[in-house]
Amino acid sequence: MSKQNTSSLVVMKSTLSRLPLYYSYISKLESEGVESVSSVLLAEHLNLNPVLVRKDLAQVSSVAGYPRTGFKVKQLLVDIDNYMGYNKLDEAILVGVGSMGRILLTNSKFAKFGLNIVVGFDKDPYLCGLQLEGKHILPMEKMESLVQRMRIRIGIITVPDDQAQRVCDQMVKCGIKAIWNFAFVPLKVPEGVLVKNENLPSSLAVLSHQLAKSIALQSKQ
Amino acid sequence: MSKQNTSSLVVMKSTLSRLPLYYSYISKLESEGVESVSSVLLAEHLNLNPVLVRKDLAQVSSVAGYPRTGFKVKQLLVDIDNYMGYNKLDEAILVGVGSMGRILLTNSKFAKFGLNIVVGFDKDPYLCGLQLEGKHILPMEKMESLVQRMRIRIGIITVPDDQAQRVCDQMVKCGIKAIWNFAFVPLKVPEGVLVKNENLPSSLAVLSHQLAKSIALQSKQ
DNA sequence: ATTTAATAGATAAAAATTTATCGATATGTC
DNA sequence: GACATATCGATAAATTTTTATCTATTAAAT
Repeated sequence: MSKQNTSSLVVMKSTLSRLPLYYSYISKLESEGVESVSSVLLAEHLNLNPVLVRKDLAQVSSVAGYPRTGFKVKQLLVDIDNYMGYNKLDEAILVGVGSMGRILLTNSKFAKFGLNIVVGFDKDPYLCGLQLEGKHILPMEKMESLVQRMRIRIGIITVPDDQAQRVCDQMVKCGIKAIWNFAFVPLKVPEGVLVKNENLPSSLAVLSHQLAKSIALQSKQ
Repeated sequence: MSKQNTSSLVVMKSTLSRLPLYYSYISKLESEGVESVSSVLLAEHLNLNPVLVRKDLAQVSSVAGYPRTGFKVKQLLVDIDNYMGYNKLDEAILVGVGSMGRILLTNSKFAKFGLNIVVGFDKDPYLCGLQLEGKHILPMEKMESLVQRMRIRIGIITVPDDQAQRVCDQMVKCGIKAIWNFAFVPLKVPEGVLVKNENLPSSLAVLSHQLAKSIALQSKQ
């Protein structure tokens, strides 16, 4: 009993990171009029182990899958929605309207996944006051009042590395509880504040090392 | 013996992803004139477990760390360099010179980590022929000859989702062996070709779910 | 020279994550 | 309606990754 509880209540981080993939593919199926989808099919398309997919879906699905056919597409989308909180948009601010900041600010794809960046901040006075696809850019001084008035809890950092910690501190002071960090520096935050680092060099490292290994392997054969 | 062999020869993917972090922080220390660094110090600054750091460093370091002081900064940088292949730049092409493509193409930071994007491709004829900070943008038709002539093995995909698979196929046909995929679709590749997905929605999913959990927890207390 | 404290390194334990296996069950077919 | 088959769900095994513990070593302080 206790074992089952822990395994069913605790959510694997890795599961979470796969849910958007499922969601995206299942959405596509739905738009094509497909009614059911099996874990095997999902696994094939996403290059995953079928059992892994089944376990993930078991976590989020409100109803059991039907043997032989799989899961109802519509229901599954609703369930993933609920599970991830996609249906209630989370509002966020973004600081640093440089190239990366602009992508995030203007890319409507994130809205589909529950993130609504309401405004961008930048210290450059020439940017402030402008709009990018309807998103206002404000000076840093306005952060505190806006965050508190709108009760925003997510902050996105897309400033140069050497300014990231300062911006982070300011965010925390304003009451931000979760930070999505695109700067390549580790952030110090007090207990209770979450940080997710988006780390391009790390990804690159994994890829290029694997490539080197695979080439070494081939040349030996 | 066999146990030790497997653990010392097989590199953990998670280790690889942390090496750039170490490298970056240690570089900073070096520029400040620091001579030695301990795993404990590294762990503190990067919010990691000291033992974890020690194990990682044991993998890459050519010399043992000195008790009481740690590792020599300069030597460690050289070792990580060697280990990751940072010192021999790997050349890459990039397809899709949109907003994300431009960031990668023009951001010199990646060169520091061993990636040299030599040219960008785009199907937009108005972009072709232009340069971005010295990087040429070429039409898609030139991909094959260039990749083969320069023996390039890394391809970066920054095109819209619905074109990613087609571009991927073309890359593979040209001889690309490792693909860094920024489109939010899984890519089908033949055996022997590596893919690393850069997946912003997945990261976001983890963060926002953790936030929801942490808030639920607080409100219960 | 002796003591002290901080650290590496090795080994073991724990936790997290992925993969394999097996009986049960519903679906489609004959 | 009986049968074959593909899938699910659950349990167990394997693998990967992280954390804990203990001893030996060495630089610094006394």
